[in-house]
Amino acid sequence: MKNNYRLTIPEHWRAMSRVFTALGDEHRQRILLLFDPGERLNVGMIAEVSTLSRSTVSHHLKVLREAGILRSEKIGKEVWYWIDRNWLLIVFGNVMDHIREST
Amino acid sequence: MKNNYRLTIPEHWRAMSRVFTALGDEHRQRILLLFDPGERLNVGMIAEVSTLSRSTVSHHLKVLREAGILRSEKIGKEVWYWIDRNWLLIVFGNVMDHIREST
DNA sequence: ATCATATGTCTAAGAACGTCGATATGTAAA
DNA sequence: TTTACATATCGACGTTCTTAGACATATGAT
Repeated sequence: MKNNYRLTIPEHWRAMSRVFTALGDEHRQRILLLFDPGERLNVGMIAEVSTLSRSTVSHHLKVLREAGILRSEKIGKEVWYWIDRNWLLIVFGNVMDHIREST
Repeated sequence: MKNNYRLTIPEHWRAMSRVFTALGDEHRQRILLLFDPGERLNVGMIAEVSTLSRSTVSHHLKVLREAGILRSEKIGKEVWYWIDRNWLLIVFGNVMDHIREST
């Protein structure tokens, strides 16, 4: 048994942690499942097909962005969001590596 | 843009969802990081090195077990928990496959 | 049978989270 | 400049989650 319970969790672990937390909400999962490959969507489009208000969608997008799952760019009045595929592959690749090496 | 927001989320997705939710808590992460490869730990051992009460540890172990991350076996008075490595590899393998194919 | 130990369950309090409407900010059009 | 629109933020409320102590259950020892 390791004696690491009280240690500070390493930063790359905390990055994974934010991803897990962000993905642990059903509405955020549903939002991510809306995206076609490489597609960019703005808040209004997502709010329209969802069952949530604009401000709630905006909140969930913020959580996903802060977790690194989404990236965003403002163009004119609109903010376009897209999935950071490469970053997700890195994060889950790290998770797989850890499982293979340490469990 | 897909029009799947209101659809029922498939069962294998809900399994991933439970895993994400379970891993989105720092104490549950710390508990998992205690295990040496292949090792089995009981509730008392975990509660002792943690900063939590026994009942709280028991609660977190239940969440991890219901997510499929841990398995358990009662031997005498004690319940031993271990990480279901193969299940985790399947789940995160599915996640990786989905990212590669659908993002 | 009685007692001690290990674990799970229940309950209640407090913390954290999700939600929406109102407001603020920024941008483009008239 | 005024107006309209897209998004973000704030404030308030209700819900869910986390937590610990009390209690219940199960097992083994005396």
